[in-house]
Amino acid sequence: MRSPRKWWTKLSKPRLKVVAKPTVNDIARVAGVSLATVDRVLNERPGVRSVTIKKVHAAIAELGYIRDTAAANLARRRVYNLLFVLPDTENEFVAALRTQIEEQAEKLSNDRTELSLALAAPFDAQDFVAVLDRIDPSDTDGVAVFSPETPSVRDAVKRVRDKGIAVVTLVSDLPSSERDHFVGIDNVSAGRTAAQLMGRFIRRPGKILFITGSRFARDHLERRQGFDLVMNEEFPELEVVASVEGRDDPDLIHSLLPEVFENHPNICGIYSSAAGNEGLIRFLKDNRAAEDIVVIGHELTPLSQDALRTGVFDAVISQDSGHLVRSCVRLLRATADSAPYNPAQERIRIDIYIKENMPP
Amino acid sequence: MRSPRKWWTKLSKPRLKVVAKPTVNDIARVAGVSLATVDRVLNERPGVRSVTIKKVHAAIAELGYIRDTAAANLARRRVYNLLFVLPDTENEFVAALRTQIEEQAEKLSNDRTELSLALAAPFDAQDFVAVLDRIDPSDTDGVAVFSPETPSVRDAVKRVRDKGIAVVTLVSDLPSSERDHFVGIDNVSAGRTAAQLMGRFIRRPGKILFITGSRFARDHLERRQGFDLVMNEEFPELEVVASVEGRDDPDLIHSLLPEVFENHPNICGIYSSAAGNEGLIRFLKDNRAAEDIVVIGHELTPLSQDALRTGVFDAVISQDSGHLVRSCVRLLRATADSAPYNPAQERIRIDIYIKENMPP
DNA sequence: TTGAAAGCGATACCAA
DNA sequence: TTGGTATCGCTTTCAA
Repeated sequence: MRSPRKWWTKLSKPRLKVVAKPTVNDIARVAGVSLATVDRVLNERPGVRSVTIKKVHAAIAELGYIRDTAAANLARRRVYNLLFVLPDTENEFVAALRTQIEEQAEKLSNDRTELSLALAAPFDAQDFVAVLDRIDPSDTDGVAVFSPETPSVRDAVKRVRDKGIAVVTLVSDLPSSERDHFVGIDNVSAGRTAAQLMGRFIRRPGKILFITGSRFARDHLERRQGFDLVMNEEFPELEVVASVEGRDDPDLIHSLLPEVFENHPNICGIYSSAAGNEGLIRFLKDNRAAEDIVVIGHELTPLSQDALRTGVFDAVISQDSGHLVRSCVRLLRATADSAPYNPAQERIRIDIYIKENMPP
Repeated sequence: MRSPRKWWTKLSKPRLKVVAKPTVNDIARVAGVSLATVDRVLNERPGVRSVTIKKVHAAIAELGYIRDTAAANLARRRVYNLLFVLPDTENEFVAALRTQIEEQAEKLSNDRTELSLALAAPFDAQDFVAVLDRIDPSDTDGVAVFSPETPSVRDAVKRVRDKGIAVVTLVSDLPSSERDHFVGIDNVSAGRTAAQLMGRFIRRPGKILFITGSRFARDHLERRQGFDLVMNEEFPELEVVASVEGRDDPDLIHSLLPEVFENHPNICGIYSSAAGNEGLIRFLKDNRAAEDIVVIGHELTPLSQDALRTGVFDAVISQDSGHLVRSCVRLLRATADSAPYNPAQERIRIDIYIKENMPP
């Protein structure tokens, strides 16, 4: 039988002597200075002699002080103003993102965080630049941007950061734009994942059709890259033949497909790496010939869920829109305060959905 | 060109007249009562005339007041004492859970939340009951328990709740124990998912081996149930032959397998629904005959990741241990305060991992 | 360069 | 049944 005195373990770091956590008052007392001075040191405000700074730091170290952020924000009346910049499209994935942003805005406003939304013309780099250049550091602390990748957009992001605003890229990265973080999946791996599933699901030789959104969408490009890599390495008997540029437009995609199928009668797999699935699904439902084609799409939405349920899609690669938005918020707040964050929690997973593991 | 005045949208609910959010002081002023009385009404404390209560409620409604939890917790000096009850095993999944609990304990202790850990003998219902019965409501606000399912454990959980302590079940549910929430995946769906992948990956007829942990582990039972369902419905040519009860013990599993393979020479798939993968992996690596068997395991751990990487495993069904622990904490805190929570955020996903979408 | 004191929004104790 | 007021941990004037 266990000793009744210690059948559980307390997991927080055991404090040495004191029971209560040290506060600014304790520091002031130990360092022999006033509260105001402690605050100056804590927040690196000017006008403190270096001797005094040292004394305070010594006390902080001795006591193992950790700032109570909630109390600090209360006193400071701190409000985080965060802006999401998204393409102004109707597609379901962006719609899901917007829904998440709106829902969380509601709750977060009780948590000193105000969310705003700005839209730019889809695939229009200049419009994104215009939006980004309008951002005013006096009323925004952080920006999350989901944008096509061009040098001009990268420069605009850099300018936003130079104003002292935290920036994360969302879904599609803008490397070398000096954004603080990227919030999204590793799209090369996502493409690889799609290829592996495709290769293992397909049971007859044939050709693979690849559908993309735009040449400037870095996420789509990276997916293509990963997809081709695994296809070449592991499934050389399958050939990736055509790449339809659908601009995330269901009708465009729907209108382009017949010709593709005429030119390539032996298609046995389709990887749709972009949005606009509605056009693809409509085409597949109307074409008996398409019945035993393995189809893999991106982003779990009502439409793609239905496609999985009815067997039109075989798998969907996805990223959780709720997680994406929460992650942006946490990272922007942390960056704005130069506070630490939990990388494990912010890693966005490459979700694989088949009909049996879909959420209800 | 957009109007420079409204190129973005503020998303929080727009307040009517006031700029600042209303506080208790505003309520007191509008209702014409004191701060203390507002507090009494807000926290449903006794000793207020119903007329007064009505006045205060009217003011609250008029102003659209929302309590500032951070400030409340500060004033209240509220500390959440949460206890995790886990089986005292060495297996990697439980180890990951423990690591997560320990890591988060560190951070959460700066957030007025203290985590503790209690261990019970694995698969030993009586020991779980003993641990649960020891829990003292004066020093714990919530309990997360990962336990086998027996009537006695269910009753013990009920007793814990009757003491006014919030309870969530973790990984393996105890329905009808009146726990407040279940934190984990839908294990029937997990089994279905494994079966679908298994069926689509296998390329030759043969038999399937099912490995479980214990008859009392509800999670394993549910996985079996889901697995059989899909196998029967969609892959009748594959027969699920044997069920090895491995008690999550690598050595036991390793020692049981040779006989199974002798009795069933035509095994083409293995679904390991429990822990103890190390024994299975060792066996598979040593047996050339096992080379083209499709193997699906549970829980992404260093071992199973390695098995995916080397092709010993074809897929892993998993649940994110970090998410599990965070979810327990959020739900226990919310339940302890009878505060609302976000169901979407607490839904634990059935993660599918193949070698291409593993985290690095 | 420093300190005293008044908040931030909410709770809680003591009187009335 | 009520109200006054100190307090939580931290920030921020305003004076000294």
